[in-house]
Amino acid sequence: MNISEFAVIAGVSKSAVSRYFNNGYLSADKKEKIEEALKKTGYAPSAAARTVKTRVTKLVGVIIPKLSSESCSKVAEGISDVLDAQGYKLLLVNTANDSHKEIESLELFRQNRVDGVILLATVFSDLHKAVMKKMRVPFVIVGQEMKGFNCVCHNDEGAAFALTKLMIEKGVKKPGIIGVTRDDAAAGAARWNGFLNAVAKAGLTFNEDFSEMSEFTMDSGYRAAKRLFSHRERPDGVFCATDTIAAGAELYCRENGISIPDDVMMCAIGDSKMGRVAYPSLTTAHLHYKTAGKEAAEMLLHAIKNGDEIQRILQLDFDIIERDSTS
Amino acid sequence: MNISEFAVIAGVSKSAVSRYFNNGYLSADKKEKIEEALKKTGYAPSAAARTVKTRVTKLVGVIIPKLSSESCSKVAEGISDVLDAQGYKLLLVNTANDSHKEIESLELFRQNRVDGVILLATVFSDLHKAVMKKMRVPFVIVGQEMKGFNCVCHNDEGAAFALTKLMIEKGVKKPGIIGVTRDDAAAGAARWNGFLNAVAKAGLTFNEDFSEMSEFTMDSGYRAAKRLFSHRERPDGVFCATDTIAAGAELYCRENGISIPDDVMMCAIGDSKMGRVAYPSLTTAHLHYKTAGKEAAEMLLHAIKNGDEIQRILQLDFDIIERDSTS
DNA sequence: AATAAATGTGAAAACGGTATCACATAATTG
DNA sequence: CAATTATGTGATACCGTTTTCACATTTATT
Repeated sequence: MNISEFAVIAGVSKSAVSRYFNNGYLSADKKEKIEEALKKTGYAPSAAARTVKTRVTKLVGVIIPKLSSESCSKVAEGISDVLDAQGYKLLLVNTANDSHKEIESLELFRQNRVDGVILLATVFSDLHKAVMKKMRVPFVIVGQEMKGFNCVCHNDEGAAFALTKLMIEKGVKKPGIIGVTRDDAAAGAARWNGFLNAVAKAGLTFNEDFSEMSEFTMDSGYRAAKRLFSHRERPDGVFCATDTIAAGAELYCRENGISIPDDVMMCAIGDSKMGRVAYPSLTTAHLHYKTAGKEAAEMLLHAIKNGDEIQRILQLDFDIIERDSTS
Repeated sequence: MNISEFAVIAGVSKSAVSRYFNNGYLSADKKEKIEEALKKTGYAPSAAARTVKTRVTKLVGVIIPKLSSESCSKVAEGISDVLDAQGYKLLLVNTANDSHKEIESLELFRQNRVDGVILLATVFSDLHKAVMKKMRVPFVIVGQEMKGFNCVCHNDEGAAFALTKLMIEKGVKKPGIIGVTRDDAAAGAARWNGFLNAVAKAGLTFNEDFSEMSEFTMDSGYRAAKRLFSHRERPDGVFCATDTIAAGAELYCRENGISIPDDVMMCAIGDSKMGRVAYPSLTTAHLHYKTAGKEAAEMLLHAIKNGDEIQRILQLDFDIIERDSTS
């Protein structure tokens, strides 16, 4: 059913119907007629047709690498909260870190005339940037800093530094790390830097044997711990890039009689639920994921409304949560 | 820029441009011209305008109660995986279990002419059903059974029954439960029933003192455990409605010298990451959340394609994962 | 070579709304 | 009371696409 058919049924002109849905001038008489017909027919105006004429979509595209991850889903929730409180709709795509799919999604967003785009920590290629520049809508990137774009990010380096410093103050002399690829600007590069800086600043030398690479899973963390503790000399404190990795590492230690924190201290970043129930409970850095999502959405809305070209960067704080894994 | 302007720039007719994007007859010559102009201008056709004419949106509405929950986000990921592999877009709304917001979202979906809707376990009112019936698109409900609608659900009752039976077989004589409100058909009512049936079938009598209500959080689980263990007589085995609740309960036990599984066994449903790292590691039932999402999406696509009216119900299996909390 | 079939083409009419316009009536002002 | 302003009204052009149509070419078939 379209507006003309409906207007006939309601016994008014289509102009009147249009006005009814757009708060224009309308007599009480017609308003009533329309409401009655609405109940009878269940007519709902087509958003697409409205968009063609008005050019407004109230649509925001959101690209998420992995919806099922605790951190991503929190950010997504934050985004959703503020966006749909403001009447914006979310076109969401879960890209599984597939670069090709990300580009495709941007193309999709363009066709759908989204008012803006929010991107969660992805690995950016030049192609990404080119496509993004071509789209004439505001962008906000969550989780990493990038020149020329609005960003909301965490203080990854600071958190890694603080945690490592904490362990050293607690007596760690041979600090180790289970990190992730530096291709990941935030969880990788920044956290590595924070760790290494803290070690250097404390005047300790870093033993290459005390570092391992891991994926973002518990199993991978478990295996990395296995490799880490297979050398003759062992670290007495391990910083892990993420809680999940640390959980895997703790599991390995528990199964192999390595006592935490007595033989080795352990800490990580993320403050996932796991960290609290793990045994021993995990010292971690809380990053404000949901807040990041909210702030990103606010930033985007601001850019949409004011159409400004200036780039904004917001770095969120972290909180260190000391638990049993660092005694 | 619209198709007419672009056609002029490319030096072809607008019909040709339209054909280019829709695989119609088109000479190589014009195809080339268009591709060239495309590179230059970055023109992208308007999805809204296309929709007005063709009436196809390739849009699916998804209502999620709590994106940041582990189970919901897994379901959402499953949905997203199959839907966008088929070229469907996701209009997602996080309703925070706000009934009013759910109705509003359905209205939104109608205006946007979504091809179908997937709903995650919400508490359904008559208003919900009325609005849903009015929409002439297929629905799939995930997480609970409801008459007249396609459903993908878990065997909540079976899982609760199996876990309780397991504890009893391991020697539990005084089974207890920390459950959630029966308003929640799946996590509430069904799991209560499974527990109670298993107790009855084993010929045990259920002591009212051994049951507590909890919210879906760790803290609430912690407090429920506190109440549960404050009575003179204590249960020697506790079934928790969710892993999160169990994690809170385990925490309480650990802090108060109640040994698991020696003093009391514990188990729950969900197989969250937490359960594996908790101490002692938690016996749990794995529900196939991601699969549920995928199946729901498949079911929806099927209904969209075949326009069938028959109602389908798919109940997914569960797997019992025995860990240390039941020794 | 004549005909039939396949392929390619642009003009123009939809699609379902909104915005502008010219105009009518009612309420307010000087 | 006339002049102004506020309020309400329906016809109509327009938004950016696709689709149909009538027609023009080329290729394949007799």
